[in-house]
Order: sequence, then C-alpha cells, then structure tokens
Amino acid sequence: MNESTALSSSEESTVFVDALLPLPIPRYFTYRVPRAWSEVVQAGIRIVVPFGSSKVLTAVIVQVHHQPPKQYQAKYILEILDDSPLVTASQIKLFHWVASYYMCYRGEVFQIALPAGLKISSQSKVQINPAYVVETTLNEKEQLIFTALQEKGSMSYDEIAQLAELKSPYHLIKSLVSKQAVLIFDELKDRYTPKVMRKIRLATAYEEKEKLVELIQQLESKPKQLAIILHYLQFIPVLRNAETNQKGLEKSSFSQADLSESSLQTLIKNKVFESFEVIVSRFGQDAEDFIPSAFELNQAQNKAYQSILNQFQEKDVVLLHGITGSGKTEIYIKLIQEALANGSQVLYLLPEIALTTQIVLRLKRIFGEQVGIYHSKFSDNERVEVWKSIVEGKYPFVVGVRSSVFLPFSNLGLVIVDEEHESSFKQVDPAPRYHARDVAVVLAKQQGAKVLLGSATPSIESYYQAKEGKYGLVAIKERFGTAQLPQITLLDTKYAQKMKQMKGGFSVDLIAALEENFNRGKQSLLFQNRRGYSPYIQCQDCDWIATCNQCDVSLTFHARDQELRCHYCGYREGLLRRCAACGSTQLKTMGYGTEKLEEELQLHMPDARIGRMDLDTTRSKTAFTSLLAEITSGNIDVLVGTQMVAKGLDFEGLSMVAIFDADKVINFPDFRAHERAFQLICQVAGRAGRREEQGQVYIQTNQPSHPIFDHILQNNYEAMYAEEIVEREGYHYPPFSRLIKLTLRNIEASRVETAARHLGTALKEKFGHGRILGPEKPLIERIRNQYAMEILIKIEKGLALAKFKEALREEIDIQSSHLACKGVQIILDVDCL
DNA sequence: AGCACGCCGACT
DNA sequence: GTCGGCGTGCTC
Repeated sequence: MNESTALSSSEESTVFVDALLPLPIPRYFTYRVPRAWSEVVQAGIRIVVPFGSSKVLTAVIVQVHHQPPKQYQAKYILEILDDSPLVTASQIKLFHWVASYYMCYRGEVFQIALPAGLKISSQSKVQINPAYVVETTLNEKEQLIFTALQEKGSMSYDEIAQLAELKSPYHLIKSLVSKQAVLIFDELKDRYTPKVMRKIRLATAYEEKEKLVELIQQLESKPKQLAIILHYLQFIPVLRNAETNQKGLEKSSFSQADLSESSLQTLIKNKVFESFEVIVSRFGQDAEDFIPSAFELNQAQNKAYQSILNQFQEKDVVLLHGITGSGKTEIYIKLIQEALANGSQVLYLLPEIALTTQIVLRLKRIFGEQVGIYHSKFSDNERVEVWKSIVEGKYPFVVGVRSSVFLPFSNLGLVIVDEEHESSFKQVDPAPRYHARDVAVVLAKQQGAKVLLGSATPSIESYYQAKEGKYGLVAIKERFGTAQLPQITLLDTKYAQKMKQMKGGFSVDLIAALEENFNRGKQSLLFQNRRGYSPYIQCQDCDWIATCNQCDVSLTFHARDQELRCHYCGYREGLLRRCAACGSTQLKTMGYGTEKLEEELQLHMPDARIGRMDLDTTRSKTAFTSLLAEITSGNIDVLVGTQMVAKGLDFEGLSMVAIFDADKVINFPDFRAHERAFQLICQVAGRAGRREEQGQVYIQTNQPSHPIFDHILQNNYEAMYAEEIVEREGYHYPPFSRLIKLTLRNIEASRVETAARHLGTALKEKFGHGRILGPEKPLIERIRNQYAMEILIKIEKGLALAKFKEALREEIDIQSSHLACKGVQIILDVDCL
C-alpha cells in the first residue's frame, strides 16, 4: 500500500506492529500501538504484550504498519522496552532461515536466541535492589510496593499488580527499576551472584612517599606487621607508582605467604590497610594480564595461514585440518587479530566443554577487553551484558558456545568454528534442533564474513565439502615444536582373557605400562567414557538386573553415594541389599565406570595418587578448578576420566594415555560409529606427549584386527575418510543425502506403535518407500515413562530441500490429526546426528 | 507452549 | 448430586 494514502485518514494512521513471540506458534501476532508510542516503535524493539487471558510476554517487533487486522480486535502493547533495536533485521532473517530449515517455529528460535534476561514475563519476579539509595523519592504506589518487598523478599508481577490495584504493573515496575529501587529476576534461574575477590590496599594517606617511609620506620619494632607491608610493596610498587595502590592485592596472597592473619587485621583496624571487594570475571583473569602478544608462527603454521588467506579469496568457508598439537590456535589468533584490525567483528565458536578451560584464558590474555564470553555456565546477567554490548559495538570479538550464532552481529568478518566435528554443536532438545556450525555458515554468508572450520578429525560432511571444492582445505600434518605423534599400542583383551592375563578389567600389560610410567615419575590418563561405579548390577543367582522404573535402561551404581542412578531421568535409589526378583544377596557390580576403575587401579598401584575427572567430581566449579590445579601441579599420577578429559584440556605433563575400552565406541549401532570412534580415540590419544618426549597410547580392545585401528595407529585420517565415504555413498547416508528424524512419543507403547506405523505408511506412500526408513524402536525405548518410535527420512542430494520440507510438514500436520496419531507427540530433527 | 472450555467417573 | 480427569483448540 502507498504510504501517503495510508496516512490520509486518522483511522488508518493508527499504528500496528507484527510481533514475534517466544512461542511455538507459526504466526506473528498483531498488536495495536498506543498513540503516544506511535513514533517510537520500530522493528527490532522489544515490547511487552498481553497474550491469552492472563499471560504477559516479551516480544520483538518485526514490522510496523497501518493495517488493522480484519478478523479480530488487536490488543494494545503494554510496554516498550528499548529505545533502539535490540534485535537486528538480519537476526530476524536468520531466525527465519533457522525455523524453516530446521522445521520449527520462529518463536522457538527467538526463545533460544535471547537470554532469559531479555525476556521478562509474567513469571518474572521483583526483589529489592540491595544497592538502593534511600534518598530517591518514591511515589505512593511505589512506596507501597517497596515496603511490601521489604517484608516478603520478592514478589511476582501478578502480586504487584494486585497490591497496586493496577491492570498492568509494568509502568510501576519500570519506574522502580529506573530509580534503582528494585531488581527484576527470573525465578527459574539462579539469581546472579557475582564472583567476588577480597583485596587489600593501603589507605590513601600512605600513597605519599614520606608517610609510607614514616610508617615503615614506626613498624620496625613490629616485625610481623612490617613483613606484611613489605610483602605488599613487593607486589604493588607504591613508592614508584602511587596509582598501583588502588588495585590492591588479593587477600589470599598474604595467607599464602604465611603471614600473620591477626597482624593484617591489626593493620586494617589501625587504618593502615583497607579491605575491599571487587567483582572479578569468572575466568579470574582481567585486563591486568593483558599481553599484546607478537608471537611468531612457525613455518608450517605460517604456510597454513597464508593458504587460508589465499583460499578466502575464492571460498567463503575453509576447513583447517590440523592434527592435535599442530598449533591451530595460533593461526586462529593471527586471523582474529587481522579481522579486528580491519574493524570487523569476530565470532569464535567452541563446544561447551572446551570453553571452560585454558583456551578462554589465553584469548582473554591476548584480546583483553575486546573479547566477550558467551557461555551458559555464566549467569544470565552476563549473557545480557554481552548481547547489549555487541549492539553497542563494544565487544568486537565474541567467544561462545553454539547459541552465540544468534547474537546481534552487524559487521561480522570472520567466524571460527573450532573442533568443528563436535556433536555438541547440534542442539538436540528443545527445538530449534540446529547445528551451530551450519548456522554459522549461513550467518557468515549473510554478513559477508569468512568461516574457518578447524579440527584434527573433521566431520565426514565437512571434509567432503572440502574435497568437492565447496570449501577450501588447508592441512597441517606436523606437530608444533618438537612434539612427536604418540606411539599407539593395542592390547588384545580377548587374548589376555584366554591367557588369564586380566586383572579385573585391566590387562596385565596395561598395568605394567601404567606402573612403568608412574615409576618414571610421569603422569598418565586412563580414559573410560562411563561415569559411576558400574553401569549395572546383576543378581548372580537369577541374572536379574536393576533397571529404572521410568526408563528402559539399567541403573548405574555410584559407590561414593552408595546409590543406584538412572543417567537418563535422574532417578536415584539406595543400593539394594537383595535381588528384587529372587531375594538373593548375591548382587554383583558389572562393567566398569570411572569410579570402579579408580578403585581397582588403586589396588594395583597402591603408591600412585589417583584422581578422577567426570561429571560427578566436577559438578561444582571449585571442584573442577582444584582438580585441575592438582593435575598441573603434579599431585596426581594417574587421572581417570570420561569425555571431559578428552576435549580441550591440555595436560602438559601427560606422557601416557590409556583407553580402557574401545569396543563400546566402535560397535555403537550407528552409521557414524567409525567416524566417532576415530575422532574420540585420536582426540584422547592426542593428550599424550605434547612435550618433546614421545607419548605412549594404549588401547584395550577385544577386536584389535578391526580395520578402524589401522587408521588410528597411523593417525591416517585420509584413509579413514576414504573408507567411510564409500560406505556413505553406498548406503545413501550423509553427505550423499540429508536425514530428518521423526520421533513419536507417548506414555503408551501401543499408541506410539500404531501412530508410527500409520505415519510411516502415509509418508512412504507420499514420498516413496526408498526415502522412508522405519518406523523402528530407538536404542532406548522408554525414557521418563515415555515410549518412542523413530522414522528416518532420507533426502537424496539434488532434491529441492525447502519444497520437500514444506510438503513433509503438510503431510505430518494432516496425519497427526488422524485418529491413529491422537495424543502422540511428533518431534522433527533435521540433520539429526 | 499454556490455559481455558468442555464432557464423563468416584466422592462429600 | 459435585469435583476433577485431561482431550481440544485458541492465543493478536
């Protein structure tokens, strides 16, 4: 419609907005804008809107227009949350792409993309701001709420509305927030507790040289106090530069130096020192350590770097295949520095587990204030801060997990996807089930940025793209510095069993190797991808196995807490004394979890200090860091661990790695099993011998002649790829097709089966039998009392994907309303892993 | 997704 | 006779 005619009559000049709501509904919703705000509204601004009978939600404006909806009366928006767009137009476009590609709703993308702190809702609560300065004047209603909050601690929006006798409390709350009287928080999330460090500094008076000298003279008779002052001056050169005093010294520094705590207290009491707190970054590293580094790339790195730059001339995506320890990070850093120098933004994507570690510290040290960290382990406040800062152009460089592809970049020049093959880049639950690597490629395209995918063991898909010439390809085949590739030895457990050379789950050769390494004063790593004590317990008399009553899995025994746990639904119960089937007391722990390995190993190696690193020992943040400190300081001789140790952690002193059981990974019933096994084993093996000495890797397996080991032993990715790609082509698996997995779920097994059969038949008829696989029972039939069935859809290359998906959606919508599918939940997973 | 409206069983 | 089970459909 023509703009001038739209504004010609007053009726038509009423402003409406189409808003995106964080809900799984396939539509935008139209709201009416109160006249007072008609000039303020624009796309990308967040608004608060009423929804349904009682809900209130944060939405984002996608379009401003003048057409009143014909079918219904639009409701008024309640609140405007931003002065300028917080969500960019290109983000909305990206949300749109993600929703259609991954067959979900735009609202679901919106829901995942925005940190909770940017989506206040009726579930949000309000508390008093502890930093509130009482002088600010509050009006009557504000005072009423404030007093009520003082009594109750916190109140929901609804409670406030009731108390203030208001239909919508948003104006009131906003005003209270702007007067800094209250804070808004989301009850579902933890309240933000910043990490605080206690520091000590000299009282300002002693920043003057004369005063300080005088003080030192006075304290000559009090050696303990004097020692404290001298310790302080050793780190903080107040005499040379008085300004350094303001930053102070960590309090813990004094206790570590064995200085008298009470003398320090006396000095504080006498107003010589003052104690203060600072909020520190979760990584404990601030700009203080900022090292504007000018490191040099070695020859291989430099060659790779140049090659990447060259290939970026023609290709938008380049795959960097660099074996473990080849120094990919330095290349990344160089590229990031360059992109930043060109004034563009950079996004560095890392898998979740890798991000908690050293790499972030390193980047912080190099890029200082320029880098923002976007990580789910951080409080929501920090995520909000990163988001807003990017909008304001503050962090040109973001290091983050998969969801950071949804940040409001406006000028992206480079995206790095490190450990590109990692499956944690794919979101499994809830929708959108997106792959951050693939979204990153689309995001980069949208912004005119380049993408660098990095991995020691690229995914078959990415390597194929590179081989086909769609992506550039750069390989580094030598390790950095003097480090050599580890030597790998296979230990045949089947043979050892026959020769009675097994001690529990350990072959005697493995124990001997671990012992030898220990005797040489070296550290070892024992990898077993299974936490707990034993994956199941079994009755020796009747073979009964303890299972979860909500899921079709055995319960894992955890020795430390003496309980049985379900790793799928979290159910836990005390350890049974008797078999639930026959009453026998002959219950035996079966299989090996990390706990059991730790225990058995201690028996075999009584003098070794054994540590364990898995989800259970690292739940708390402090536990993780202290364990890490134990390892790096050499206080642990053998570390038993799960996946966690394989990814991202660099243990400098590690010279031997043992893989307790390689068979589980190799025989996993999935077409990606070999690829995964290769990736995992190479990754774990790569932990060994990152220093000059050649590392040793031992792998226990009962099928040492399995072909995958040939490639692993020679670290021959190419050969693994060549073999694998033939299989993939033969069976029409990715990258020669695309997969969509349909999961049907219901509490009743029979209903799921009926629905799955019905849907399967319909899809086969509509799309051809060759394209539809199943329905089949998944590996675990029942989780949390929900039965599941799966249908796999293969879409061959060359088929119009978007059209196919549209037709698929339509067909599923039709069939799901059919009687056979009533009440059965259908989940779509595009590009399922 | 929530939540209200709506039609059939075991309870004061 | 009512309370409440969760099936269905709507939300601007």
